[in-house]
Amino acid sequence: MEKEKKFKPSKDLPLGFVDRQEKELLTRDFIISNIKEVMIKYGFQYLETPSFEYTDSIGKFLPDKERPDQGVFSFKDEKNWLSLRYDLTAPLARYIAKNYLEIPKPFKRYQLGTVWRNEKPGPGRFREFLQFDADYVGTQNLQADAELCVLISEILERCGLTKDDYTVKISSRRFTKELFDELKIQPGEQSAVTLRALDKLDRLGWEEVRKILTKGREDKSGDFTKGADLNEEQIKVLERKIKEKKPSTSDILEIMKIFEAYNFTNYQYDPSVIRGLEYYTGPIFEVNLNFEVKNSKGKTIQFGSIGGGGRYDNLVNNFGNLDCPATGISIGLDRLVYALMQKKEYNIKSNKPVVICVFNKENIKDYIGILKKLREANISSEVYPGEGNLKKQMQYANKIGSPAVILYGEDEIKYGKPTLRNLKSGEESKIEIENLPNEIKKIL
RNA sequence: GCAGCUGUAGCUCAGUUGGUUAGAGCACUAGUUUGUGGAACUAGGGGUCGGUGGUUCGAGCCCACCCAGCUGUACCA
Repeated sequence: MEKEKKFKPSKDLPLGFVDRQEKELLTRDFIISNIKEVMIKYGFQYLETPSFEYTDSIGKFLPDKERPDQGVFSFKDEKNWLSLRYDLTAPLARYIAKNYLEIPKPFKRYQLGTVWRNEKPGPGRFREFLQFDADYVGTQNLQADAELCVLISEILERCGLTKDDYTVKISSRRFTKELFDELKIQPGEQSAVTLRALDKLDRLGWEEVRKILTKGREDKSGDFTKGADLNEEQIKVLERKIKEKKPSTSDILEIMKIFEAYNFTNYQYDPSVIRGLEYYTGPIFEVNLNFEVKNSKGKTIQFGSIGGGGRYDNLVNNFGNLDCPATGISIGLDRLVYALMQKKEYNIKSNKPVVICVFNKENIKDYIGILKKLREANISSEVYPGEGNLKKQMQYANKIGSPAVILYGEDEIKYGKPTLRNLKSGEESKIEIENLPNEIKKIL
């Protein structure tokens, strides 16, 4: 008989998607609990919006409106294009526009949610990831911007980072706008290329950036990036101003004054911080980690920022004639988790069950009796859920990281005293059933 | 998108100038031990050699095209 070719489904995950293990999830939970506490303390409302939105509602800034699956995951139902959200800001703007009359002004909300981007993943960057956003809507008061920076710091420090571990960089879109006007850099393409070039300053250095500002730059692989065609005079002024670390715009000066009132010092003014080009209108922030992060192969990677944000006074206005200034900040949680797991070991309790071994199914009542006692005492426990001999059960307990097993076979049942085996030390002792919870707690 | 590199077992990889039935370590399963895990030993399962076509008596190895992944770069709300 001929062997039939069987269809085998792939075990691989789609590019950019990952399975997440318990250790990572518990670290993430820890961060999230810190976030929630801080947000409550700062008086923010908790909000959730759906994963999908109409592409039109959040697609104002998509690269190609005719092909909404570039960059985002989209599909068309009977009538409309729908997209998985690619951030939490665009849905917020939609929410504000929809509920404008009801919400308090100003409106402060925070949100935790998965977002998706249909683009090439990189080290520590995936196509599905968890974001945290905090936003102030309906106020031009720069205290909002300042407080976002303060609040992010408090979250990071609660998570165990010190002031040396991170820096909040601030800058203002107003600075580049005024400077570009002065230098007669054309709005549109030339201005965009110049901004993107300046954004690469910390990674490439001035000499490389300078190439992009003139004719263009060829990278190691031979790829060519078109330049901004600035003249020498423009570049000279640009270099001087961008390296000047003293703020000149009034918004930054005011924010710094507010920082002082908060006694917040862990920030840095850096005019080369650019962020996205599309919607920021005023102050912008970026949160950077200052310690080394390694990839799975132990190689140090350029980690970049773990979050950022800024003022976007016109975004809500796109939905209609709503004058609704806003400012917000977001953190890429998975990246923060990844970095934090390397930074230090958290005392994250991951309680593995005590395993009650089964010698004879006839005695199941005894096993479940012990199980109920342990669970009443809030001890994670289980009667061995599989089938097999004692050796197999021990191997199982060892593999799941169980702290102890309970052996209750013929010999023990005769005297009503189970054997408790500590799996870390290998020690065994016979214990009265009533005392089991207490003895086990000593091991945990 | 562009460029360079790489695709052999679940994972990490070896595979001679093209030559029988494609190997190792780890992992997995079973046993040595039917009441004892982490160690050792023994045995076993697991592969369309990324795909298609070509050259050849013969291809994991050579050629062409395709696909996928990695790295850099571009875009990034």
